[in-house]
Amino acid sequence: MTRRLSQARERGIPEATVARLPLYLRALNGMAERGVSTVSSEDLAVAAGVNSAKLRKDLSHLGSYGTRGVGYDVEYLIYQISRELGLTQDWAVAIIGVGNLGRALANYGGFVSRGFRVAALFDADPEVVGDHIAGLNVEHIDELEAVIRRRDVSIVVIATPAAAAQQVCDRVISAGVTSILNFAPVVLSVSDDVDVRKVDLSIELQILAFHEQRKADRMSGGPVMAEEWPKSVDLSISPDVLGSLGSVPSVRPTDDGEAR
Amino acid sequence: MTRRLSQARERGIPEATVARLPLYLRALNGMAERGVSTVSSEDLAVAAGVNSAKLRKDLSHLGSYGTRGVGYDVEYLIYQISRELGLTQDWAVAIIGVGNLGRALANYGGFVSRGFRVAALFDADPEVVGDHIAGLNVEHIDELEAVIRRRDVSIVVIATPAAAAQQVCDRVISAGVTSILNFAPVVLSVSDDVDVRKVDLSIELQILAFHEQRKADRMSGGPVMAEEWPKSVDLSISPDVLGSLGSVPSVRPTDDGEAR
DNA sequence: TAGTGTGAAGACCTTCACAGCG
DNA sequence: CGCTGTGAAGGTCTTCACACTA
Repeated sequence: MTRRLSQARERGIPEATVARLPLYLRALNGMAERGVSTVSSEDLAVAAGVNSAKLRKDLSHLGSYGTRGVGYDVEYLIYQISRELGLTQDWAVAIIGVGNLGRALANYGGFVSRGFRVAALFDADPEVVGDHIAGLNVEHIDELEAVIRRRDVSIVVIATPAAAAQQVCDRVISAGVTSILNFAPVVLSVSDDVDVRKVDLSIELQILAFHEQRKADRMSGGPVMAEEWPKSVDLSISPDVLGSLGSVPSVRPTDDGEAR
Repeated sequence: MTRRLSQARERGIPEATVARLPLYLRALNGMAERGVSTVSSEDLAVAAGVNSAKLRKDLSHLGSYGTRGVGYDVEYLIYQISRELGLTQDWAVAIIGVGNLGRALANYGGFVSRGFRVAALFDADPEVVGDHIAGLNVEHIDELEAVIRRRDVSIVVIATPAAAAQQVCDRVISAGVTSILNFAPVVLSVSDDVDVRKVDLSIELQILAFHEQRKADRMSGGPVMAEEWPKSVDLSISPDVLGSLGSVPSVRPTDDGEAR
């Protein structure tokens, strides 16, 4: 049995599983607060919004922490998941770009709790540098490398305008950071020892719009399977197609939805 | 060939493809702005940060819009993708919860462009109701259903504290909304004709922390495959394990990282 | 000839269903 | 008995590699 456990933890928890562990953790914390001490995969799955077989398989990647016929011990699971996610240490986070979004993030409560600590704020605008936000001084971006090293920042949140993001990204990487959460609407190019995760408002909205449109089609149009496009079978783009494109309030202009 | 095209568009573009279309669109818009009129799958793939075979397969789900030996016409592809995503109409979006985050979102530029229009802001706090943000009046949450119907809102952004999110969610659904972008750190439970997408800060950070920890282990510990847990092989949680848990600055307290 | 569109192979993920254990 | 842990089956997504064509 020890055999199987070490095998399980050995190398590599599937990425899909890693992405769900925080959900389980949150659900478990809620239960712990409500005084629940034991939970079945079924109940925990419901609380986390997943299928219970999936939950069991996910947990089995961490080890065999349940008790057959009983369920999982809430506190113990919390500890194991926290440990696996690296939340038993705390991580110094820097936020770069203190515009609307950066400010909101700095003040965001759920940040500070749970193993993350905002350790530095940066901006390029002399107007903002020196401001006091969420108990922190906004530093000038020139200090980036020095401060990151000094305060041992290991995770950086990029909340700059799109145009600045790649440059900022390169600089934090050269300062030794390998984990980046990017709010700017650009694809950052990095070498593959660097982890980038991206949060992108307009992409999420566009995905919703796609499905919303589908639903609308299904209602009115029914399964009509309407004609393909405005008939211009060859590639030449007839002026009126582009015209109709232009007349839509903003199909193309300024994608650079600034992240600040 | 027309046969194949209609088949392709017929039912269902894979979800993974839908999630990437906005990326392609953004890359294409950048190119169009720079005056590029034609692009190969290879170049577009690089710009969007994906593999070119994947890009071609993705685009093939929309139809056969490329020219062999040449590439894709930038403007035409922009039109087709915009159309597929439903961006040739514009969508009225409401933001609920005008705290830090809600404010930042309301002021977020990339929102307004590109087919989305913030049509209403709501909050429960009488203190904020009546405020003027980004050219909009903040309405009281009591007006929710009426205003949503009146202004034909079809996408709702929830930026309330966690505790309020489910209730708000139920109300917007009862008002006929079926597309929700949720920033509150809770799993919303909805019937499956409703699309919910979720943006969750602390989950993203936790995923980064996981990988960061792995990288750190690999460095120092090397491939040591250290001993499992603090030796307590049975489920009984030895007091010192819990003790060490408690001593960590915040492994558990207040997960309710309020979204405002 | 350069580059798309796509079968086929394979990696990854989910779900089922049940053996096996506490 | 009840519930976990997991083989096996079935999906979905990615990637390769090349036939095909403008």
